[in-house]
Amino acid sequence: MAAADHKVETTRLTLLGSFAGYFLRRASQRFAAGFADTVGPMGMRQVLFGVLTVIHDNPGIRQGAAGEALGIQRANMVSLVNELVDRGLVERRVSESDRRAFALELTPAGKVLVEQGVERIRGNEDELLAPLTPTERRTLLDLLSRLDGSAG
Amino acid sequence: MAAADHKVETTRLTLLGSFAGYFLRRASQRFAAGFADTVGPMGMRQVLFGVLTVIHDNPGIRQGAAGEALGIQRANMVSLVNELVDRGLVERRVSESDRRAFALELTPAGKVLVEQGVERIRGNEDELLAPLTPTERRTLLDLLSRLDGSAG
DNA sequence: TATTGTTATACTCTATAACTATA
DNA sequence: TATAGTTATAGAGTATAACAATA
Repeated sequence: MAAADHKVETTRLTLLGSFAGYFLRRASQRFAAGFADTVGPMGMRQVLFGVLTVIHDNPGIRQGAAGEALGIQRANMVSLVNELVDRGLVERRVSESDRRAFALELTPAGKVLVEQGVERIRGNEDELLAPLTPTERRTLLDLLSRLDGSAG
Repeated sequence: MAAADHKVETTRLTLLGSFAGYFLRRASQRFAAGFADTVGPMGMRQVLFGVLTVIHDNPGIRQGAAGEALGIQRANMVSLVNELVDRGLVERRVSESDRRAFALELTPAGKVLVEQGVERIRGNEDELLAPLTPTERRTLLDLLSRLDGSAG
């Protein structure tokens, strides 16, 4: 509160402000925090929910393929899928065509949780994307998806 | 190899594909990986380099203010600044106006490292942003910065 | 009483290497 | 021999609570 301080100016981020990586990281963190606030109470984390939705969209998908689509390494998929199976959200059965692999499917409880989670996430994203117009939001989604090599 | 598998289709990400948070997380991860590849050999990590640039842009900034600008909590700033000081990149001295606080400044070595790092990061970002036109890159940066509440 | 920096601690996410069982 | 999943482990990032010195 001392008026003796001559530094009331705003902190400058000149260098960082030119890097997409910086803004991506900050934005990602804020979306993760919002996710934790809104979907976290359901016992869901971003990664875990990601796995759930890939299974939702690709019933019977193999564990490895699910991880690959999400950029999750095989080793790290194990405990994630274990957690989902233990909670009764995912059913894991040995693949008929390849007995090394697991085919994953959502249980009814898993489907319900996905639906509820999607609702909450949409609400959260609407808040975080509030500074942008609907058109700008679509643009952002398009640009981000194209960064991934996806067609969007 | 087994042609018996009727599932050669691409994995669908219908649900995730509508969430900005998902693409932000993936993009952020890829930029972080690129950073690690190009700037990592200099012993730099994204967060550490962020601290360095804020000090670069705001010589004499207090430790707490630097952390606040970057979204880093006080408790986590300690070891980061320690690391930078130990490496001779940052000078930390007790603030004249508030003896509880530290004023941070770059050493000559710190300044050099920032310049070199910036070069490498630009190169890395150019690669990662290759799918976008220059106009689209500016648009992306603008949209992302506005998500943060910054003016851009 | 509030704030700056500190310590200790815990949890999540990601990465690597070595193992097994199937192919 | 290659692949699917597993185990163990390590590192980085972030979060909270309690503390000391100073305001």
